[in-house]
Amino acid sequence: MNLRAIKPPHETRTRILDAAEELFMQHGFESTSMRLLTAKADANLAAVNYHFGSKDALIEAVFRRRLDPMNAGRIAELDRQEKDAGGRALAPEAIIRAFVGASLRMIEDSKNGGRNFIRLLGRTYTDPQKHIRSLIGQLYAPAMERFKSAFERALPQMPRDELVWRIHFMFGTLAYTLAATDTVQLIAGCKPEDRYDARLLEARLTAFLQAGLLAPLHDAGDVKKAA
Amino acid sequence: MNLRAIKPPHETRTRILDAAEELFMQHGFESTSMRLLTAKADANLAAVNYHFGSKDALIEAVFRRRLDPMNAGRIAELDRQEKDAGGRALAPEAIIRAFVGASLRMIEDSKNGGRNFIRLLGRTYTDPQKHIRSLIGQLYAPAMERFKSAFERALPQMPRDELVWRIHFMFGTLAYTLAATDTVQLIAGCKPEDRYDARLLEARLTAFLQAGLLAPLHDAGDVKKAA
DNA sequence: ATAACATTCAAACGTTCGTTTGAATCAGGA
DNA sequence: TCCTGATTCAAACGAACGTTTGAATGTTAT
Repeated sequence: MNLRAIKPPHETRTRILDAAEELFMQHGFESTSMRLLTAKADANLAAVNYHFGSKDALIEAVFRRRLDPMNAGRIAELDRQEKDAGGRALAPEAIIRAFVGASLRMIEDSKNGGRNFIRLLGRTYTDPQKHIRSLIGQLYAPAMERFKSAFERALPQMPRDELVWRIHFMFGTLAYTLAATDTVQLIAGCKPEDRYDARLLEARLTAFLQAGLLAPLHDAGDVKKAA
Repeated sequence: MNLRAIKPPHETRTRILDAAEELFMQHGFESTSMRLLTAKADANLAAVNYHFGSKDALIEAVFRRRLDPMNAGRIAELDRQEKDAGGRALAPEAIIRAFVGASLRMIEDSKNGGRNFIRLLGRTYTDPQKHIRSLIGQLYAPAMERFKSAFERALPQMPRDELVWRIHFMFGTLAYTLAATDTVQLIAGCKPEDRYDARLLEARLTAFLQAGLLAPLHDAGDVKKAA
């Protein structure tokens, strides 16, 4: 008898990845046990070790599945726009939208899998475990390098170290905004729209980030003299 | 024989809080075992349950010890400045500095305890465990309310929902910046200054946040028509 | 049909976890 | 000094953890 017929049509590997994505987001890596995870995926307890090797390898697979295509898409989008511009430097706003848009588009995923992943990703940037942070950093490195050089060309007059920090700030704003869906309720005092309006959020985020990126240079002279 | 003489002079409670602060920052809550923690604190395994009741209660105590005075100081600073201004609305930059300064001053703590705590705090805003996030939210609520109303007075012309989001963005930028000390190295490609220069960082952060807060309003009309 | 391989399954492995226990040791006042 | 309450200590508790095992079952090609 074939019991698979009553299971979701996905392969076991995919069902495990989907369950892991949701549970890692809800409870974190450590608090998500293999027993809970495999039960949700309708798989045997040993299935994770069979298909992925270990829990850590599963974590890596969860990120690679979505992050690799997402960052490849970001780079392709930047390449396309620069080609359209005939090799001239892009406007800062266009670069920001290319970066932010890739994340926000995934939020609108109908099956909520992308939304879960984005929230998970947003908080994993600051995961306590060093090997997890370095995994994320490694997966982001190519896209990060590409965007950094795009910003450098767009803002040739900005000091390099200042630019690095402002990219850092922008990255943080995005990460936190995606990860913390409830803190905004704390500020507002009541819950906002039930569902994120991704388009409106993109407009708000882009306006904020662009202004921050192009902020007048602070007077570092004062600071250094005071020290 | 009194062995306490060779231990650090602090009370056991304080030694446990110090050890917890550092280990929670390094490894997270789940990955920090009571055995490792009590060993580092030079205390017996049962000491945490005796002095705090449970591991969760210890976590709460770690946050209350620093966060309550820090936010009280923020509110007092705002009160003082408004009194000096004769009740007139403060400049946005002054409000931002009052908020950011409290965190950055703790980074300069000589014994690194404050630095550890700030990094721990920055990542706990997005902790997967809901009861931990709500604890943080609860500890922040009074200060958050106070700053929100200060911003509302400083920017009476800004739509309330837009202001809420921009405060959210600012909060996120600060939280991420404090939590992620290594991502900036990823962007830069090499490690920046070995030690954070808190003054310089404050100048950079304030310039970025102020520009974002005061950014021109995005054209939300376009967005809503397109939807 | 049969051999070869892939996957699933129930059960158990050894380890580590947070917490509890009850006795031992400390401190300070009567 | 003795009593009382606070604190420390070694030891153990049951539960939950990630992983491994070897047999059972499923699939595919010859």
